[in-house]
Amino acid sequence: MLAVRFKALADPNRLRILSIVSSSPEAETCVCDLSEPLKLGQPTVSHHLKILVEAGLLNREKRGVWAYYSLVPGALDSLAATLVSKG
Amino acid sequence: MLAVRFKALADPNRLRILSIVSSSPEAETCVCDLSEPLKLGQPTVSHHLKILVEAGLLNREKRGVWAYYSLVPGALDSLAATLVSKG
DNA sequence: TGAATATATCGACACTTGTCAATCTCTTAA
DNA sequence: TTAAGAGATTGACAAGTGTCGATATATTCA
Repeated sequence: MLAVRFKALADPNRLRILSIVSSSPEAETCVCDLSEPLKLGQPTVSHHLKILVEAGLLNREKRGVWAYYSLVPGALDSLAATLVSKG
Repeated sequence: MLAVRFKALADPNRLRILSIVSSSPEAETCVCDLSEPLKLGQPTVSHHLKILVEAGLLNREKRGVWAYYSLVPGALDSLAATLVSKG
């Protein structure tokens, strides 16, 4: 549902996660890179990441012990397109 | 704040309000036009409209006894632009 | 195998949100 | 001035959300 994706964006910390992920080298980030700049505990960061993944905005790839998150290509653009078409 | 605007979009009924408003003749709607299609009580519709107005997405204009709501020109587009620039 | 480490999940808590019924406010008409 | 009607506000309540501490899972290394 469309509202689910907007709900995923409706939190300042999750918007910041998207910014950090997209601007990081290789455009991917692990949980450990997020906990400190967000000033949130590790379980909370995991929780936000899960919401973004389930909304189809982030990909999760596990390599070894680490989990790397990256933007789903085109996801934000298609969401933006639904906004423009409404106006 | 950016999250406030996405929060305004993070509800199915509010997305439907935007659709109805933008597609109605003159692109404006009064509360009485919304209550029935949304199957919501009048106070609930007023509540959702207030959230959309405070998010800067809808204009409210009172003419006589009725209140007419219309899209704020460019608001959805500029919000869409913030999404595209993140990717 | 066992220890160490990164991440996920669980349980709990305060806070927020969507909804409704009741009430209030404001405008028009008599 | 009073009555009627549109819409806003208030109060209440169930459901959802963000956060944390504790625990579980999974992977690497000795």
